[in-house]
This record gives sequence, structure tokens and C-alpha cells, in this order.
Amino acid sequence: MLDINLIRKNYEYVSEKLAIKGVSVDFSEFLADDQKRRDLIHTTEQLKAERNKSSADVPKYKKEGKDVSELLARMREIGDQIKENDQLIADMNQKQNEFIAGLPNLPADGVVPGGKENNQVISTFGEKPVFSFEPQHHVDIVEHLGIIDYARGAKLSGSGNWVYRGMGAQLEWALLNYFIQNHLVDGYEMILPPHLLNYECGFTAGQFPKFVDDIFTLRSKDDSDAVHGFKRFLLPTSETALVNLHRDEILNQAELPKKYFAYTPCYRSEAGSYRAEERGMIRGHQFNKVEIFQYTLPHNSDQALQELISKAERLVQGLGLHYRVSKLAAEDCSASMRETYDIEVWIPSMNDYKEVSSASNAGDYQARRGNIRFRNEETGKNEYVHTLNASGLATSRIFPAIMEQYQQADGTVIVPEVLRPFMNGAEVICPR
RNA sequence: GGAGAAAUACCCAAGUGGUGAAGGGGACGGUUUGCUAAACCGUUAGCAGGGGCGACUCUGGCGAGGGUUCAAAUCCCUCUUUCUCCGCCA
Repeated sequence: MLDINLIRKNYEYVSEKLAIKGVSVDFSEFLADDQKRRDLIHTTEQLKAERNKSSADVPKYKKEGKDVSELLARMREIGDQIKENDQLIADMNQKQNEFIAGLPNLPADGVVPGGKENNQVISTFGEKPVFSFEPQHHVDIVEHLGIIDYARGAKLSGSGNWVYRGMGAQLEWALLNYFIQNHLVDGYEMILPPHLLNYECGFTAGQFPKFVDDIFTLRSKDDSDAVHGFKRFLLPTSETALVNLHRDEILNQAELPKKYFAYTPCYRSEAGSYRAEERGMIRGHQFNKVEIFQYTLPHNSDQALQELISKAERLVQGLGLHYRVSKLAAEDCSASMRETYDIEVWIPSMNDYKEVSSASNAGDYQARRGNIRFRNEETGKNEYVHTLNASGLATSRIFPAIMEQYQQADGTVIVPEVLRPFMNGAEVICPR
């Protein structure tokens, strides 16, 4: 959520920044409505002041034996006017809130306009592997090895679902353990949140109201009072849970930065996004991810973003996978984020790099939506924290990358060394 | 799932229709003191939102949202959470 005072003070600046994100907004009606709203608040509050005063007079006059019927009549009149005005103000507030909540974050300085095509590769690690044989697609590899079962995944749940089995399940779990170990060593606190979250969580994260279609919502027996058509949804990423941990809280400055990580499956409806070239486990309705998250002081968030990026990079490096880091153009950043870097791993069969981690700084955008503040020790004032998140990592892209980058001529796959301690020392995955 | 009880500040807690939300603990500030403790004095209802250049002032706020009333922490309704009991259960 953007700062309404910033819009009031300098809407030209806000418009310019939003234009970089490809959003054009005319603030003139908004500002006029805001003035009307404030005027009405002012007159209504004066009426309330009168009501409070007269209210106190009633028992006083009664005690003195005076007639209060005229006073009561006037009070009734004021009361009706107040009621009417309060309703108008509530409507205006709602309209204003919906407008502001619908605006995306402003891109940070240095974020270039445009979409994907303007993303800039800022670094690469390792080299594309060279094969002395015809490399296989990861779907063919995992089916040959019998470690991912797509057919039965579809039988159990429908397309876009798969079953990890045997060494596949072990490799998946080893990856998660490897990530977790890494974050624990760095002093991040481990969180296992609920997977079913309420509407407010999605609002704070910035997924709602705009991106409701991308998530799975749950029906319950009594949805009659569910304002948005559902009471709970399955989290699309544990970021949604982590950013809500301190919703409506005022943190002590000394507690910051708060560093968390969480493991959860991520559930996404991915409506209509299936693409033929993404067969396999590149895009599914459920995938595993460890998410790293920080709440920081405003002036420390840029530095924290670098920390998150290098943490995610270190994980991919440890696995010995070739990848690159891209700085996203404004329109490729999600709505809540002011700056995002993607770590993209090389998938030979796709002849392309696919995102395994997205590291973002939301600035105070999510903190405003979720009312997450800290007490500034110097000023004694409450200010909004900054929130940052990064995947650390998503397995659904790493797994195929391992399959394809570590495949051998005989169809077996070498287990990256860092994972072996979590797999009883297994060095290679062979067919069952 | 059923029945009952509760929700007031950092904590405990009073307040069942009439201006300004008791009291205690804690915390913070001060006096006294060589230091600590004690004692004494004071501050501590967050927060959000209006108006004003400003000193300042007004409004809302007693879990949340509605309602009744001239007036609501107090009465009524809905919801949320917590606790107790019953049922079911990994």
C-alpha cells in the first residue's frame, strides 16, 4: 500500500514511478474526493463535539429541575445528521482504500521500465554442461529411474500433479534439509506455519484483492458470512504466512532485523498458464519451497536484499549448478515489490534458464497493508518496517536442473555431494 | 460438533446507562543517598483520524463489527479468540 500522504504531497512523482511499472493513474478525482471526505469528517466531528457537550448537560439540567425536552429534540436532530454523515464517510473511506490498495508498489530507483525483455543479466555462475552423448529431458530421466510418477499424480489429483517416490522422494527431502541446514547456520529462525490462511494474510502480502484467481480457496460448511466468497485459502508461498507473523504489531527497534525461514508446499491454481514447453515439474499445482524472509529497519533493507540474494546463490553454488542472476524490469516484478532479482538455473532441455529463487524488497508496501511497525528509539515514533523475501529455494526447478545437469550416458544421475549426507551417502541414482 | 464462561493498558484488575475510563504491580523520570536498596513525588489508555503556521484543539477507540438510546465499557445481535466440560479423533 502506498502512503496516502505521498500522493497528496507529490502525486506527479507517484504517477511517474507508476508509469515505469506500466500503470497509468489519474489522481485528480482521487484528490478531489479526498478533500470532500476530509471536509465532511471535519463538520461531522464538530457535530459530535456538540453532542458530547450536550450529553453531559442532560443530567446536570435534570438535577437542577430544568426542562430538557427541547435539548433532547435538538440532540435527536444532531444524532440523525451524524448517522447520515458517518455512513457517507464510511463509503468514501472504502472507495479510497480500495483505490489505494489496488495500486502496485513504486519501483526502486534504477529499476528499468518494461517487461521481461528488459531484464538484465547481472552475473552468471559456472558453465553450461557439455555432454558427450545425447542429453535427455528430465521427464524421460525421472521416468526411466522411476523416481517421479506423473501418471499416478494425475490419477490422484489431475494434471499438474506428480508423486515423488523412492530416491526421488529422498532427493527432494535432502534438498529441503540442505536448505534448512544452511539457514539455521546463518541464524535464521525456522517457522512451520499453517497452510490454510485467512483473507487478511493475502491482503497484507499483496496477493489480494487482485490475484485471487491464482490461488486455491477453501469452502466450508458455513460460507454465508465470508465477505470475499471464502474464509481460507491454501498459501501460494510461505511468504504469505511469514509476512503476516507480525501483522498489527509494533516491534522493538532492537529486535530488528528479524530473520525467518519457513518450509511449506506452495499451492497454485496456475489457471491457464500451462505451456507445452514446460512439461514435467517446471510448473505444478503444488511444489516444495523454503522461503527466507526479513523484517528490517528502513535504511537497512537494501543491504538485506543483497544478503538474501547471496544466500540463495550460495545454495545453488553448493549444488554445483550453472545459473545466472537477473535484475527484473519493473513490469516483471510482482505488484508488491519495488525491486526483484531472480536466480535462474540452466535447464538444458529447455535451452533456457528458469527461476529457482526470486529475491525481493517490498520496502514498506506490505508493512503498510499489514500495519507492521517498529518504535523508533530516537524519535519515539512508530514507523513501518521493510519486508524482504527470497526463495531459498524452490525444489521444483532445482530437481529438474539436477536431473539434466548431472545426467550420465547410462541414464543414471549423480547426486550432488552436498546432498549425500541427507541421503544415507547415496552417490548416484540408478533405475529401480 | 454440543454446552457454558470470559476478553478493559506492559501485567493483574475495578467499573451493569449520565463529563473527564478506579486501584495495584511493573516500567520510566525525579528527590534523598558514597553506592545499592528502601522511602517519597511524578509520568505511564496504546493507537488511528480531523482542524490549525503554531502553542494547541477536536473526534473515534474498553477483542472486532453492527444495533438500541439524547447519552453505551455498561443493554441487544453477529463474529473472532481464549478457558472449562462433553463428543469425536491423529
